[in-house]
Amino acid sequence: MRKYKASCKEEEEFLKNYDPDRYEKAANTADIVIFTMSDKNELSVLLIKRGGYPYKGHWAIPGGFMQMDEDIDITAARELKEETKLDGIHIEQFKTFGAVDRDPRMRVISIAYMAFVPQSTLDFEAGDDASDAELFKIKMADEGFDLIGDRDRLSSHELAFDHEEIISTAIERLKNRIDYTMDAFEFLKDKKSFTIYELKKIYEAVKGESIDASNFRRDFLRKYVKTGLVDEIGTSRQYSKRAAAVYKLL
Amino acid sequence: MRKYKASCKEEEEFLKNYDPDRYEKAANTADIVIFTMSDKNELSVLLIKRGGYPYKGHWAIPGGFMQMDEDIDITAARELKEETKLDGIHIEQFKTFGAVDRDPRMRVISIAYMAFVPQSTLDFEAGDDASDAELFKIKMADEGFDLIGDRDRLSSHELAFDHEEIISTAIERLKNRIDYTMDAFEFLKDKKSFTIYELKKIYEAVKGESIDASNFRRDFLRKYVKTGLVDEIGTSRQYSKRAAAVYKLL
DNA sequence: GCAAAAGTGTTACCCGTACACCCATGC
DNA sequence: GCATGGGTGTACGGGTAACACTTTTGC
Repeated sequence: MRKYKASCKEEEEFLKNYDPDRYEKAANTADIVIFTMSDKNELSVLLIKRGGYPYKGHWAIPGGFMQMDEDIDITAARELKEETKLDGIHIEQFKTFGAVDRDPRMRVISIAYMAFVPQSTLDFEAGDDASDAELFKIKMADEGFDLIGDRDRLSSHELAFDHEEIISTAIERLKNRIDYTMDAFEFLKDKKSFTIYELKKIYEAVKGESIDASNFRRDFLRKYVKTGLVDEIGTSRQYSKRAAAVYKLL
Repeated sequence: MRKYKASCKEEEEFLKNYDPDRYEKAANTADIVIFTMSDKNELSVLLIKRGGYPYKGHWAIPGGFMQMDEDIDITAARELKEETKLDGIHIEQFKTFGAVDRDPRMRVISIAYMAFVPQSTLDFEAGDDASDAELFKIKMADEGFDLIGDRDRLSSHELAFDHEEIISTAIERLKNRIDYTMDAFEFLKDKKSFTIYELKKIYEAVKGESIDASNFRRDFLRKYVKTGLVDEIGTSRQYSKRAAAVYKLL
Protein backbone atom coordinates (compact mmCIF):
# COMPACT_ATOMS: atom_id res chain seq x y z
CA MET A 1 0.00 0.00 0.00
CA ARG A 2 1.91 2.99 -1.29
CA LYS A 3 0.64 6.32 -0.02
CA TYR A 4 1.70 9.34 -1.98
CA LYS A 5 1.78 12.79 -0.38
CA ALA A 6 1.66 15.80 -2.63
CA SER A 7 4.64 18.02 -1.90
CA CYS A 8 2.76 21.31 -2.15
CA LYS A 9 -0.51 23.00 -3.05
CA GLU A 10 0.56 23.23 -6.67
CA GLU A 11 1.06 19.49 -6.90
CA GLU A 12 -2.23 18.86 -5.16
CA GLU A 13 -3.89 20.95 -7.85
CA PHE A 14 -2.04 19.13 -10.57
CA LEU A 15 -3.16 15.73 -9.34
CA LYS A 16 -6.74 16.88 -8.82
CA ASN A 17 -6.95 18.22 -12.35
CA TYR A 18 -5.07 15.39 -14.01
CA ASP A 19 -7.14 13.88 -16.79
CA PRO A 20 -6.46 10.16 -16.98
CA ASP A 21 -8.26 9.95 -20.31
CA ARG A 22 -6.20 12.33 -22.36
CA TYR A 23 -4.56 9.39 -24.09
CA GLU A 24 -6.21 6.30 -25.43
CA LYS A 25 -5.60 3.20 -23.35
CA ALA A 26 -5.30 -0.51 -23.82
CA ALA A 27 -7.13 -3.09 -21.75
CA ASN A 28 -5.14 -5.31 -19.40
CA THR A 29 -5.80 -8.97 -18.71
CA ALA A 30 -4.17 -11.57 -16.52
CA ASP A 31 -4.03 -14.86 -18.42
CA ILE A 32 -2.98 -17.96 -16.62
CA VAL A 33 -1.42 -21.21 -17.76
CA ILE A 34 -2.66 -23.73 -15.21
CA PHE A 35 -0.31 -26.71 -15.13
CA THR A 36 -1.04 -29.95 -13.38
CA MET A 37 -0.17 -33.64 -13.62
CA SER A 38 -2.66 -36.02 -15.16
CA ASP A 39 -3.51 -39.20 -13.30
CA LYS A 40 -0.93 -40.91 -15.51
CA ASN A 41 1.77 -38.37 -14.58
CA GLU A 42 1.72 -36.36 -17.76
CA LEU A 43 2.17 -32.61 -17.81
CA SER A 44 -1.24 -31.11 -18.50
CA VAL A 45 -2.83 -27.74 -18.93
CA LEU A 46 -6.34 -26.51 -18.17
CA LEU A 47 -8.15 -24.93 -21.11
CA ILE A 48 -11.58 -23.42 -21.46
CA LYS A 49 -13.72 -23.42 -24.56
CA ARG A 50 -14.68 -19.94 -25.63
CA GLY A 51 -18.44 -19.45 -25.68
CA GLY A 52 -18.46 -16.03 -27.34
CA TYR A 53 -16.73 -14.10 -30.08
CA PRO A 54 -13.96 -13.77 -31.00
CA TYR A 55 -12.46 -17.27 -31.37
CA LYS A 56 -15.83 -18.73 -30.44
CA GLY A 57 -15.54 -22.47 -30.02
CA HIS A 58 -11.75 -22.35 -29.75
CA TRP A 59 -9.83 -23.48 -26.72
CA ALA A 60 -8.00 -20.86 -24.66
CA ILE A 61 -6.27 -20.42 -21.35
CA PRO A 62 -8.36 -18.83 -18.60
CA GLY A 63 -7.95 -15.14 -17.99
CA GLY A 64 -9.83 -11.97 -17.49
CA PHE A 65 -9.75 -8.24 -17.35
CA MET A 66 -8.01 -6.52 -14.50
CA GLN A 67 -10.23 -4.49 -12.24
CA MET A 68 -9.19 -0.99 -11.32
CA ASP A 69 -8.99 -1.70 -7.60
CA GLU A 70 -6.93 -4.89 -7.67
CA ASP A 71 -3.23 -5.51 -8.09
CA ILE A 72 -2.51 -7.42 -11.28
CA ASP A 73 -1.28 -10.39 -9.20
CA ILE A 74 -4.67 -10.45 -7.49
CA THR A 75 -6.41 -10.53 -10.86
CA ALA A 76 -4.46 -13.68 -11.70
CA ALA A 77 -5.26 -15.31 -8.35
CA ARG A 78 -8.94 -14.43 -8.75
CA GLU A 79 -9.09 -15.91 -12.26
CA LEU A 80 -7.41 -19.07 -11.03
CA LYS A 81 -9.92 -19.41 -8.23
CA GLU A 82 -12.85 -18.81 -10.54
CA GLU A 83 -11.67 -21.58 -12.84
CA THR A 84 -10.49 -24.16 -10.36
CA LYS A 85 -12.15 -23.22 -7.05
CA LEU A 86 -8.65 -23.54 -5.62
CA ASP A 87 -7.13 -21.02 -3.27
CA GLY A 88 -3.57 -20.49 -2.16
CA ILE A 89 -2.05 -22.07 -5.24
CA HIS A 90 1.47 -21.03 -6.19
CA ILE A 91 1.41 -18.63 -9.15
CA GLU A 92 4.25 -16.96 -11.02
CA GLN A 93 4.14 -14.06 -13.42
CA PHE A 94 6.38 -14.97 -16.36
CA LYS A 95 5.91 -12.64 -19.32
CA THR A 96 3.73 -9.88 -20.71
CA PHE A 97 2.39 -10.16 -24.23
CA GLY A 98 1.69 -6.87 -25.93
CA ALA A 99 1.53 -7.24 -29.71
CA VAL A 100 -0.80 -4.79 -31.41
CA ASP A 101 -3.10 -7.31 -33.08
CA ARG A 102 -3.28 -10.06 -30.52
CA ASP A 103 -6.97 -9.41 -29.86
CA PRO A 104 -9.32 -8.38 -32.67
CA ARG A 105 -11.71 -6.56 -30.31
CA MET A 106 -9.27 -3.94 -29.11
CA ARG A 107 -5.77 -3.42 -27.86
CA VAL A 108 -5.16 -5.86 -25.02
CA ILE A 109 -1.99 -6.25 -22.97
CA SER A 110 -1.87 -9.68 -21.41
CA ILE A 111 0.18 -10.28 -18.28
CA ALA A 112 0.77 -14.03 -18.30
CA TYR A 113 1.06 -16.21 -15.21
CA MET A 114 1.65 -19.86 -14.64
CA ALA A 115 0.14 -21.86 -11.79
CA PHE A 116 1.06 -25.27 -10.39
CA VAL A 117 -1.94 -27.29 -9.31
CA PRO A 118 -1.39 -30.49 -7.30
CA GLN A 119 -2.13 -33.73 -9.08
CA SER A 120 -5.76 -34.92 -8.86
CA THR A 121 -6.96 -31.78 -7.14
CA LEU A 122 -8.74 -30.90 -10.35
CA ASP A 123 -11.39 -33.48 -11.10
CA PHE A 124 -13.45 -33.00 -14.18
CA GLU A 125 -16.04 -35.62 -14.87
CA ALA A 126 -15.14 -36.78 -18.34
CA GLY A 127 -18.06 -36.30 -20.66
CA ASP A 128 -19.73 -33.74 -18.47
CA ASP A 129 -21.01 -31.43 -21.18
CA ALA A 130 -22.11 -28.78 -18.75
CA SER A 131 -18.45 -27.89 -18.29
CA ASP A 132 -16.57 -26.02 -20.96
CA ALA A 133 -13.29 -26.61 -19.21
CA GLU A 134 -11.04 -29.58 -19.82
CA LEU A 135 -7.63 -30.86 -18.89
CA PHE A 136 -5.29 -31.51 -21.82
CA LYS A 137 -2.11 -33.53 -21.79
CA ILE A 138 0.75 -31.76 -23.51
CA LYS A 139 2.60 -33.75 -26.16
CA MET A 140 5.47 -31.90 -27.75
CA ALA A 141 5.40 -32.09 -31.55
CA ASP A 142 7.67 -31.01 -34.40
CA GLU A 143 5.98 -27.64 -34.56
CA GLY A 144 4.20 -26.50 -31.45
CA PHE A 145 2.55 -29.24 -29.42
CA ASP A 146 -0.56 -31.37 -29.33
CA LEU A 147 -3.23 -31.18 -26.68
CA ILE A 148 -4.97 -34.40 -25.75
CA GLY A 149 -8.03 -34.34 -23.53
CA ASP A 150 -10.48 -37.04 -22.61
CA ARG A 151 -13.11 -35.66 -24.96
CA ASP A 152 -11.18 -33.42 -27.34
CA ARG A 153 -7.90 -33.30 -29.08
CA LEU A 154 -6.22 -30.46 -30.91
CA SER A 155 -3.00 -28.96 -32.17
CA SER A 156 -1.58 -25.93 -30.42
CA HIS A 157 -2.05 -23.99 -33.68
CA GLU A 158 -5.81 -24.07 -33.14
CA LEU A 159 -5.70 -22.22 -29.83
CA ALA A 160 -7.36 -18.82 -29.51
CA PHE A 161 -5.44 -15.54 -29.70
CA ASP A 162 -1.67 -15.91 -29.20
CA HIS A 163 -2.20 -18.59 -26.58
CA GLU A 164 0.00 -21.07 -28.40
CA GLU A 165 2.92 -18.70 -27.88
CA ILE A 166 1.95 -18.03 -24.26
CA ILE A 167 1.77 -21.73 -23.39
CA SER A 168 4.98 -22.51 -25.28
CA THR A 169 6.80 -19.82 -23.35
CA ALA A 170 5.37 -21.13 -20.09
CA ILE A 171 6.53 -24.68 -20.84
CA GLU A 172 10.04 -23.48 -21.63
CA ARG A 173 10.23 -21.42 -18.46
CA LEU A 174 8.90 -24.28 -16.37
CA LYS A 175 11.50 -26.66 -17.80
CA ASN A 176 14.19 -24.24 -16.68
CA ARG A 177 12.60 -23.31 -13.36
CA ILE A 178 12.26 -26.92 -12.23
CA ASP A 179 16.05 -27.11 -11.92
CA TYR A 180 16.58 -24.19 -9.60
CA THR A 181 13.25 -23.74 -7.82
CA MET A 182 11.07 -26.06 -5.79
CA ASP A 183 8.19 -25.89 -8.30
CA ALA A 184 8.13 -29.68 -8.59
CA PHE A 185 6.86 -29.93 -5.02
CA GLU A 186 3.84 -27.80 -5.95
CA PHE A 187 2.54 -30.62 -8.16
CA LEU A 188 2.56 -33.19 -5.36
CA LYS A 189 -0.79 -34.50 -4.21
CA ASP A 190 0.37 -33.93 -0.66
CA LYS A 191 3.49 -31.93 0.17
CA LYS A 192 3.30 -33.33 3.70
CA SER A 193 3.49 -36.95 2.60
CA PHE A 194 5.19 -38.11 -0.57
CA THR A 195 7.75 -40.57 -1.86
CA ILE A 196 10.82 -39.98 -4.01
CA TYR A 197 9.03 -41.88 -6.75
CA GLU A 198 6.22 -39.36 -6.90
CA LEU A 199 8.61 -36.43 -7.14
CA LYS A 200 10.65 -38.17 -9.81
CA LYS A 201 7.55 -38.70 -11.95
CA ILE A 202 6.91 -34.95 -11.84
CA TYR A 203 10.45 -34.13 -12.97
CA GLU A 204 10.15 -36.65 -15.77
CA ALA A 205 6.82 -35.23 -16.92
CA VAL A 206 8.14 -31.68 -17.01
CA LYS A 207 11.46 -32.52 -18.63
CA GLY A 208 9.90 -35.00 -21.00
CA GLU A 209 12.63 -37.56 -20.43
CA SER A 210 13.29 -40.38 -18.00
CA ILE A 211 15.67 -39.87 -15.12
CA ASP A 212 18.02 -42.36 -13.49
CA ALA A 213 16.34 -43.42 -10.24
CA SER A 214 19.57 -43.89 -8.37
CA ASN A 215 20.99 -40.50 -9.23
CA PHE A 216 17.69 -38.77 -8.58
CA ARG A 217 17.59 -40.35 -5.17
CA ARG A 218 21.11 -39.20 -4.29
CA ASP A 219 20.39 -35.66 -5.48
CA PHE A 220 17.14 -35.54 -3.53
CA LEU A 221 18.81 -36.65 -0.32
CA ARG A 222 21.65 -34.17 -0.76
CA LYS A 223 19.55 -31.20 -1.80
CA TYR A 224 16.56 -31.55 0.48
CA VAL A 225 16.94 -34.15 3.22
CA LYS A 226 20.49 -33.38 4.32
CA THR A 227 19.71 -29.67 4.32
CA GLY A 228 16.68 -30.21 6.53
CA LEU A 229 14.17 -28.88 4.03
CA VAL A 230 12.45 -32.24 3.92
CA ASP A 231 12.01 -34.84 6.65
CA GLU A 232 11.46 -38.59 6.52
CA ILE A 233 8.23 -39.43 8.35
CA GLY A 234 7.51 -43.08 7.63
CA THR A 235 7.06 -45.66 4.92
CA SER A 236 4.47 -46.53 2.31
CA ARG A 237 3.59 -49.36 -0.06
CA GLN A 238 1.42 -47.28 -2.34
CA TYR A 239 3.59 -47.66 -5.41
CA SER A 240 5.51 -50.87 -4.80
CA LYS A 241 5.65 -54.06 -2.87
CA ARG A 242 8.72 -53.02 -1.01
CA ALA A 243 8.12 -50.24 1.50
CA ALA A 244 9.36 -46.82 0.40
CA ALA A 245 10.36 -43.93 2.61
CA VAL A 246 7.76 -41.20 2.91
CA TYR A 247 8.91 -37.60 3.19
CA LYS A 248 7.35 -34.38 4.34
CA LEU A 249 8.17 -30.88 3.15
CA LEU A 250 8.75 -28.59 6.12
CA MET B 1 1.34 -9.31 -37.79
CA ARG B 2 -1.66 -11.38 -36.78
CA LYS B 3 -4.63 -11.07 -39.10
CA TYR B 4 -7.94 -12.20 -37.70
CA LYS B 5 -10.76 -13.27 -39.99
CA ALA B 6 -14.26 -13.19 -38.64
CA SER B 7 -15.85 -16.62 -39.04
CA CYS B 8 -19.28 -15.38 -40.10
CA LYS B 9 -21.52 -12.35 -40.54
CA GLU B 10 -22.61 -12.59 -36.94
CA GLU B 11 -19.04 -12.32 -35.68
CA GLU B 12 -18.34 -9.46 -38.06
CA GLU B 13 -21.29 -7.65 -36.51
CA PHE B 14 -20.07 -8.45 -33.02
CA LEU B 15 -16.62 -7.03 -33.68
CA LYS B 16 -17.99 -3.95 -35.41
CA ASN B 17 -20.27 -3.17 -32.49
CA TYR B 18 -17.82 -4.05 -29.76
CA ASP B 19 -17.40 -1.15 -27.36
CA PRO B 20 -13.83 -1.07 -26.11
CA ASP B 21 -14.77 1.46 -23.46
CA ARG B 22 -17.34 -0.48 -21.53
CA TYR B 23 -14.83 -1.10 -18.78
CA GLU B 24 -12.44 1.37 -17.23
CA LYS B 25 -8.84 0.86 -18.29
CA ALA B 26 -5.38 1.37 -16.90
CA ALA B 27 -2.57 3.10 -18.74
CA ASN B 28 0.43 1.08 -19.89
CA THR B 29 4.03 2.23 -19.84
CA ALA B 30 7.30 0.64 -20.84
CA ASP B 31 9.94 1.55 -18.27
CA ILE B 32 13.52 0.72 -18.96
CA VAL B 33 16.51 0.08 -16.73
CA ILE B 34 19.46 1.14 -18.86
CA PHE B 35 22.61 -0.56 -17.62
CA THR B 36 26.09 0.34 -18.74
CA MET B 37 29.66 0.23 -17.44
CA SER B 38 31.21 3.42 -16.13
CA ASP B 39 34.66 4.40 -17.39
CA LYS B 40 36.01 2.76 -14.23
CA ASN B 41 34.16 -0.48 -14.95
CA GLU B 42 31.39 -0.08 -12.43
CA LEU B 43 27.84 -1.20 -13.11
CA SER B 44 25.80 1.94 -13.74
CA VAL B 45 22.27 2.93 -14.53
CA LEU B 46 20.88 5.87 -16.48
CA LEU B 47 18.36 7.99 -14.59
CA ILE B 48 16.43 11.05 -15.55
CA LYS B 49 15.31 13.83 -13.27
CA ARG B 50 11.58 14.35 -13.32
CA GLY B 51 10.65 17.83 -14.44
CA GLY B 52 6.93 17.62 -13.69
CA TYR B 53 4.57 16.29 -11.09
CA PRO B 54 4.34 13.81 -9.55
CA TYR B 55 7.74 13.09 -7.98
CA LYS B 56 8.99 16.37 -9.45
CA GLY B 57 12.72 16.68 -8.88
CA HIS B 58 13.12 12.99 -8.11
CA TRP B 59 15.26 10.65 -10.16
CA ALA B 60 13.53 7.93 -12.16
CA ILE B 61 14.21 5.41 -14.89
CA PRO B 62 13.18 6.46 -18.38
CA GLY B 63 9.87 5.25 -19.68
CA GLY B 64 6.75 6.35 -21.38
CA PHE B 65 3.24 5.54 -22.38
CA MET B 66 2.57 2.90 -24.94
CA GLN B 67 0.97 4.11 -28.13
CA MET B 68 -2.00 2.28 -29.56
CA ASP B 69 -0.26 1.35 -32.79
CA GLU B 70 3.01 -0.01 -31.41
CA ASP B 71 3.91 -3.34 -29.86
CA ILE B 72 4.96 -2.94 -26.26
CA ASP B 73 8.51 -4.05 -27.18
CA ILE B 74 8.62 -1.20 -29.67
CA THR B 75 7.58 1.25 -27.00
CA ALA B 76 10.59 0.18 -24.95
CA ALA B 77 12.96 0.46 -27.92
CA ARG B 78 11.57 3.90 -28.75
CA GLU B 79 12.03 5.15 -25.18
CA LEU B 80 15.57 3.83 -25.16
CA LYS B 81 16.37 5.63 -28.35
CA GLU B 82 14.82 8.88 -27.15
CA GLU B 83 16.99 8.81 -24.04
CA THR B 84 20.26 7.56 -25.46
CA LYS B 85 20.07 8.20 -29.22
CA LEU B 86 21.17 4.58 -29.52
CA ASP B 87 19.56 2.12 -31.87
CA GLY B 88 19.76 -1.65 -32.06
CA ILE B 89 20.62 -2.08 -28.39
CA HIS B 90 19.80 -5.41 -26.78
CA ILE B 91 16.70 -5.11 -24.57
CA GLU B 92 14.94 -7.69 -22.43
CA GLN B 93 11.51 -7.55 -20.89
CA PHE B 94 11.85 -8.84 -17.33
CA LYS B 95 8.76 -8.12 -15.24
CA THR B 96 5.48 -6.25 -15.16
CA PHE B 97 4.64 -4.09 -12.18
CA GLY B 98 0.95 -3.64 -11.54
CA ALA B 99 0.27 -2.52 -7.97
CA VAL B 100 -2.80 -0.35 -7.58
CA ASP B 101 -1.13 2.70 -6.08
CA ARG B 102 2.17 2.79 -7.89
CA ASP B 103 1.31 6.03 -9.67
CA PRO B 104 -0.72 8.78 -7.94
CA ARG B 105 -2.11 10.13 -11.21
CA MET B 106 -4.00 7.05 -12.27
CA ARG B 107 -3.76 3.31 -12.59
CA VAL B 108 -0.57 2.51 -14.51
CA ILE B 109 0.72 -0.94 -15.44
CA SER B 110 4.44 -0.78 -16.10
CA ILE B 111 6.11 -3.36 -18.31
CA ALA B 112 9.75 -3.21 -17.27
CA TYR B 113 12.71 -3.80 -19.58
CA MET B 114 16.43 -3.82 -19.11
CA ALA B 115 18.93 -2.68 -21.72
CA PHE B 116 22.67 -3.25 -22.00
CA VAL B 117 24.54 -0.28 -23.38
CA PRO B 118 28.19 -0.65 -24.39
CA GLN B 119 30.72 1.06 -22.20
CA SER B 120 31.47 4.69 -23.13
CA THR B 121 28.80 4.88 -25.76
CA LEU B 122 26.87 7.16 -23.47
CA ASP B 123 28.79 10.35 -22.93
CA PHE B 124 27.27 12.95 -20.69
CA GLU B 125 29.25 16.06 -20.18
CA ALA B 126 29.57 16.22 -16.43
CA GLY B 127 28.13 19.49 -15.17
CA ASP B 128 26.09 20.08 -18.27
CA ASP B 129 23.00 21.49 -16.63
CA ALA B 130 20.99 21.46 -19.80
CA SER B 131 20.72 17.72 -19.42
CA ASP B 132 18.43 16.20 -16.83
CA ALA B 133 19.86 12.75 -17.41
CA GLU B 134 22.80 11.31 -15.52
CA LEU B 135 24.68 8.06 -15.19
CA PHE B 136 24.79 6.65 -11.66
CA LYS B 137 27.13 3.98 -10.35
CA ILE B 138 25.30 1.32 -8.36
CA LYS B 139 26.72 0.56 -4.93
CA MET B 140 24.86 -2.15 -3.07
CA ALA B 141 24.00 -1.14 0.50
CA ASP B 142 22.49 -2.83 3.55
CA GLU B 143 19.03 -1.81 2.48
CA GLY B 144 18.54 -1.07 -1.19
CA PHE B 145 21.51 0.54 -2.92
CA ASP B 146 23.21 3.87 -3.37
CA LEU B 147 23.42 5.76 -6.63
CA ILE B 148 26.54 7.81 -7.23
CA GLY B 149 26.70 10.20 -10.15
CA ASP B 150 29.25 12.84 -11.07
CA ARG B 151 26.99 15.62 -9.90
CA ASP B 152 24.44 13.92 -7.68
CA ARG B 153 24.24 11.16 -5.17
CA LEU B 154 21.23 9.48 -3.66
CA SER B 155 19.85 6.42 -1.94
CA SER B 156 17.58 4.10 -3.87
CA HIS B 157 14.81 4.97 -1.40
CA GLU B 158 14.58 8.44 -2.92
CA LEU B 159 13.71 7.20 -6.40
CA ALA B 160 10.35 8.07 -7.94
CA PHE B 161 7.39 5.67 -7.99
CA ASP B 162 8.33 2.03 -7.33
CA HIS B 163 11.53 2.43 -9.31
CA GLU B 164 13.67 1.21 -6.43
CA GLU B 165 11.90 -2.14 -6.67
CA ILE B 166 12.13 -2.18 -10.46
CA ILE B 167 15.86 -1.52 -10.48
CA SER B 168 16.48 -4.00 -7.65
CA THR B 169 14.65 -6.69 -9.56
CA ALA B 170 16.61 -5.84 -12.70
CA ILE B 171 19.94 -6.11 -10.87
CA GLU B 172 19.01 -9.50 -9.45
CA ARG B 173 17.92 -10.81 -12.83
CA LEU B 174 21.06 -9.48 -14.49
CA LYS B 175 23.26 -11.21 -11.89
CA ASN B 176 21.55 -14.48 -12.76
CA ARG B 177 21.38 -13.89 -16.49
CA ILE B 178 25.08 -13.18 -16.83
CA ASP B 179 25.80 -16.84 -16.02
CA TYR B 180 23.68 -18.44 -18.71
CA THR B 181 23.33 -15.76 -21.39
CA MET B 182 25.83 -13.73 -23.36
CA ASP B 183 24.65 -10.44 -21.85
CA ALA B 184 28.19 -9.59 -20.75
CA PHE B 185 29.23 -9.18 -24.38
CA GLU B 186 26.58 -6.48 -24.81
CA PHE B 187 28.54 -4.20 -22.48
CA LEU B 188 31.75 -4.41 -24.51
CA LYS B 189 32.90 -1.23 -26.23
CA ASP B 190 33.41 -3.28 -29.36
CA LYS B 191 32.10 -6.82 -29.72
CA LYS B 192 34.33 -7.22 -32.77
CA SER B 193 37.52 -6.47 -30.88
CA PHE B 194 38.01 -7.12 -27.18
CA THR B 195 40.33 -8.81 -24.73
CA ILE B 196 39.58 -11.33 -22.02
CA TYR B 197 40.47 -8.64 -19.50
CA GLU B 198 37.67 -6.38 -20.71
CA LEU B 199 35.10 -9.15 -20.48
CA LYS B 200 36.31 -10.14 -17.04
CA LYS B 201 35.86 -6.59 -15.77
CA ILE B 202 32.24 -6.69 -16.87
CA TYR B 203 31.57 -9.94 -15.03
CA GLU B 204 33.21 -8.54 -11.93
CA ALA B 205 31.15 -5.36 -12.07
CA VAL B 206 27.88 -7.25 -12.43
CA LYS B 207 28.64 -9.88 -9.82
CA GLY B 208 30.21 -7.36 -7.47
CA GLU B 209 33.15 -9.62 -6.69
CA SER B 210 36.57 -10.32 -8.15
CA ILE B 211 37.12 -13.37 -10.32
CA ASP B 212 40.23 -15.53 -10.64
CA ALA B 213 41.87 -14.49 -13.91
CA SER B 214 43.22 -17.93 -14.70
CA ASN B 215 39.91 -19.70 -14.25
CA PHE B 216 38.03 -17.01 -16.12
CA ARG B 217 40.42 -17.46 -19.00
CA ARG B 218 39.96 -21.22 -19.09
CA ASP B 219 36.17 -20.91 -18.96
CA PHE B 220 36.18 -18.29 -21.70
CA LEU B 221 38.26 -20.46 -23.99
CA ARG B 222 36.12 -23.50 -23.31
CA LYS B 223 32.76 -21.80 -23.61
CA TYR B 224 33.36 -19.42 -26.49
CA VAL B 225 36.60 -19.96 -28.38
CA LYS B 226 36.56 -23.75 -28.60
CA THR B 227 32.91 -23.67 -29.64
CA GLY B 228 33.66 -21.22 -32.43
CA LEU B 229 31.43 -18.47 -31.06
CA VAL B 230 34.43 -16.20 -30.70
CA ASP B 231 37.59 -15.94 -32.80
CA GLU B 232 41.07 -14.71 -31.99
CA ILE B 233 41.97 -11.91 -34.41
CA GLY B 234 45.19 -10.36 -33.12
CA THR B 235 46.92 -8.80 -30.14
CA SER B 236 46.76 -5.55 -28.22
CA ARG B 237 48.75 -3.66 -25.61
CA GLN B 238 45.90 -1.43 -24.51
CA TYR B 239 45.74 -2.70 -20.96
CA SER B 240 49.18 -4.11 -20.30
CA LYS B 241 52.80 -4.13 -21.31
CA ARG B 242 52.61 -7.68 -22.53
CA ALA B 243 50.51 -8.17 -25.64
CA ALA B 244 47.12 -9.74 -25.02
CA ALA B 245 45.05 -11.74 -27.44
CA VAL B 246 42.19 -9.85 -29.06
CA TYR B 247 38.96 -11.65 -29.79
CA LYS B 248 35.98 -11.05 -32.01
CA LEU B 249 32.43 -12.18 -31.45
CA LEU B 250 31.07 -13.85 -34.57
C1' DG C 1 10.19 -66.93 -10.95
C1' DC C 2 9.17 -62.51 -12.89
C1' DA C 3 8.28 -57.72 -12.85
C1' DA C 4 8.50 -53.31 -10.66
C1' DA C 5 9.81 -50.22 -7.42
C1' DA C 6 13.22 -49.40 -3.44
C1' DG C 7 17.63 -48.91 -2.27
C1' DT C 8 23.12 -49.37 -2.17
C1' DG C 9 27.29 -48.78 -4.33
C1' DT C 10 30.98 -47.93 -7.84
C1' DT C 11 33.35 -45.90 -11.66
C1' DA C 12 34.84 -42.44 -14.73
C1' DC C 13 34.61 -37.94 -16.05
C1' DC C 14 33.68 -32.97 -15.96
C1' DC C 15 33.90 -28.71 -13.67
C1' DG C 16 34.90 -25.14 -10.38
C1' DT C 17 38.19 -23.34 -6.98
C1' DA C 18 42.49 -22.23 -5.43
C1' DC C 19 47.06 -21.42 -6.25
C1' DA C 20 51.90 -21.53 -7.88
C1' DC C 21 54.62 -19.82 -11.28
C1' DC C 22 56.52 -17.72 -15.50
C1' DC C 23 56.45 -13.72 -19.23
C1' DA C 24 56.68 -8.87 -20.78
C1' DT C 25 57.51 -4.22 -19.97
C1' DG C 26 56.83 0.63 -18.36
C1' DC C 27 57.78 3.06 -14.33
C1' DG D 1 63.06 -4.29 -9.16
C1' DC D 2 58.37 -4.01 -8.75
C1' DA D 3 53.74 -3.65 -10.05
C1' DT D 4 50.42 -5.08 -13.45
C1' DG D 5 48.31 -7.60 -16.71
C1' DG D 6 49.06 -11.98 -19.83
C1' DG D 7 49.39 -16.65 -19.79
C1' DT D 8 50.39 -21.90 -18.40
C1' DG D 9 49.81 -25.56 -15.38
C1' DT D 10 48.32 -28.40 -11.56
C1' DA D 11 46.04 -30.43 -7.61
C1' DC D 12 41.90 -31.27 -5.08
C1' DG D 13 37.01 -31.88 -4.19
C1' DG D 14 32.38 -32.04 -5.52
C1' DG D 15 28.92 -32.95 -8.81
C1' DT D 16 27.01 -35.87 -12.49
C1' DA D 17 26.11 -39.65 -15.72
C1' DA D 18 25.99 -44.46 -16.43
C1' DC D 19 25.36 -48.64 -14.69
C1' DA D 20 25.77 -53.01 -11.79
C1' DC D 21 23.60 -55.21 -8.21
C1' DT D 22 20.53 -56.46 -4.18
C1' DT D 23 15.92 -56.32 -1.67
C1' DT D 24 10.99 -56.90 -1.29
C1' DT D 25 6.72 -58.90 -2.45
C1' DG D 26 2.39 -59.41 -5.26
C1' DC D 27 1.19 -61.80 -9.21
